[in-house]
Amino acid sequence: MSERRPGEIPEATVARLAVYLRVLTGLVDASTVTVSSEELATIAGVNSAKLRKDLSYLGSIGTRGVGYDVTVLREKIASSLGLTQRRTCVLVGIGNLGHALAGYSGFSSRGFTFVGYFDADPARVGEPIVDSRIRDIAELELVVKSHGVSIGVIATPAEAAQTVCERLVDAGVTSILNFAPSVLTVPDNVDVRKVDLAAEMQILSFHEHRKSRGLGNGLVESVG
Amino acid sequence: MSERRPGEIPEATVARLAVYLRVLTGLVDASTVTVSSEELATIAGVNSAKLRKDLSYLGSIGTRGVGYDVTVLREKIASSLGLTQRRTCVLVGIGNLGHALAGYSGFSSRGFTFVGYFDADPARVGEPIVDSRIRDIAELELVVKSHGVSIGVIATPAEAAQTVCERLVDAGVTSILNFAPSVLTVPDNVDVRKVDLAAEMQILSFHEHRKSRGLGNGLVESVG
DNA sequence: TTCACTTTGTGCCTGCGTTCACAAGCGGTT
DNA sequence: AACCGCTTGTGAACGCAGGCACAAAGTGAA
Ligand SMILES: NC(=O)c1ccc[n+]([C@@H]2O[C@H](COP(=O)([O-])OP(=O)(O)OC[C@H]3O[C@@H](n4cnc5c(N)ncnc54)[C@H](O)[C@@H]3O)[C@@H](O)[C@H]2O)c1
Ligand SMILES: NC(=O)c1ccc[n+]([C@@H]2O[C@H](COP(=O)([O-])OP(=O)(O)OC[C@H]3O[C@@H](n4cnc5c(N)ncnc54)[C@H](O)[C@@H]3O)[C@@H](O)[C@H]2O)c1
Repeated sequence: MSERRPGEIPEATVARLAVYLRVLTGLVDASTVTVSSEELATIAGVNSAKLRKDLSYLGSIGTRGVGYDVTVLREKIASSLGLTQRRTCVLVGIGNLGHALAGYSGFSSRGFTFVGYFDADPARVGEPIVDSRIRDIAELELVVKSHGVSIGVIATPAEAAQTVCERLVDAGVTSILNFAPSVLTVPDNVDVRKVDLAAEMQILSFHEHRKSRGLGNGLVESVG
Repeated sequence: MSERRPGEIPEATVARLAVYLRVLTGLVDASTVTVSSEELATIAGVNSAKLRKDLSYLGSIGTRGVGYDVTVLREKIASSLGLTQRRTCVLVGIGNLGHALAGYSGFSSRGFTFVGYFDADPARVGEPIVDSRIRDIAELELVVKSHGVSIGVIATPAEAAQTVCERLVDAGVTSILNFAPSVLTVPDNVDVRKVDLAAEMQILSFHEHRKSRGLGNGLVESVG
């Protein structure tokens, strides 16, 4: 019951693999050949035992007494994350944030290709963006189906997010990255990740509050 | 040893409180008076038992047989997150992403006031932004100290992030939100949260990969 | 081959987070 | 006042994640 099937990688590990991948790419650029778990862990800001356990889910990649071959490890992580094939994506809601995302080169360099930028505002449709033009949201299904798009990014206002999400899912998208502050309801086979910036700020606010409460005295605020 | 001091709220709970707060604000706007844990949990997309346990860390707020008073609960969560006082913030790196963040009204409406927008590029300094102007990074310490800034947001390229971070910390900032894909090293008393969009995409990619592997047959890829 | 040294891969323990399930408590009704 | 139905707050059980510590496995030298 506690056995983990080979190929089963814990969610927390997957999130860190992306970090290791970035660090390793930096090491490749610096022509580093091998790296120990201790070194890699320090750069990535994690515990070395945790790093080794993370990597062990990908198989036995390291060499005892030596460390990991940087190139081999990088390839192994990339393939585990499914990054050996480029992923096609669409971006919906080309406002303030959408423009910033569209202009970000980091997605393309990491294997993500945006094949369509959509907006509902007629005033925006047709406007040039990157090496393309903003399309009418009406064309969404067509583009998604013809390109076999797998990831949809939502950067519309919260009110529109659920509707856009449903159109994406109906068209065949099975992964969604949501920037709108709203909870999306999706079928089981669809993955959603949200980026909630206001929530991030509020979490920081909580810790600020906590720190400042501790300064004056040793007491905690009592209810009443 | 397993007792949790009153006022001690688990990290996972804090993250969800921000979500509940947003939902509750929506309910207040819709003039809803009371809400049960079941209803609130459904809207927030979580399990109702988890929601009740989360709220129980704030004290006994609900009324058995009835539910929670929407206004009271909202206030209680806001105060727990330290949102009764406005938090002053600075934004460093006014490029692509920085402009989007600066133009976002959601921060101000949730209690965060940006008192300075900084960039190192002389060509950008002086440019109007929101109701202010982009300042030279040289003025960072002055502004942080004079306003008692508590949260610093970094939207510079990765190479500059650690340096900017150190300047923020030295000036007195104790919470940092980092958009650059880099690991920041900070003293113990400083909190860092990172928003790694490329990593989010890669996590989705992993799940896409996983789903497509499962389609063809029941086997898992074996290590060659 | 044997030995000394290095670093991986992992068994085991501990602690956090999630979920179930139910006693306790409250409002409304008779 | 006594009862009923509803909902909260939480004890207890469970599963996931983190980290220590060490045996296993490799390299290189003698
Ligand atoms: N800008 C930020 O820094 C920031 C930060 C945090 C969260 N967000 C969230 O991200 C989302 C976008 O923010 P923004 O600042 O870019 O807003 P925005 O208003 O500038 O842009 C939203 C865009 O979505 C388009 N749109 C509206 N309904 C649509 C629909 N049904 N289909 C397609 N497009 C539609 C609008 O025409 C507009 O161009 C919002 O939900 C916001 O809360 C933004
Ligand atoms: N744009 C996006 O959608 C996006 C997405 C994911 C991650 N990011 C990350 O966010 C960061 C910013 O992205 P961007 O697209 O806005 O880049 P950008 O190049 O458009 O902007 C970076 C800005 O930082 C300024 N800067 C550089 N060094 C500085 C310093 N030492 N002090 C102050 N300012 C300095 C530059 O002058 C520039 O204006 C990058 O690290 C990027 O990887 C951006």
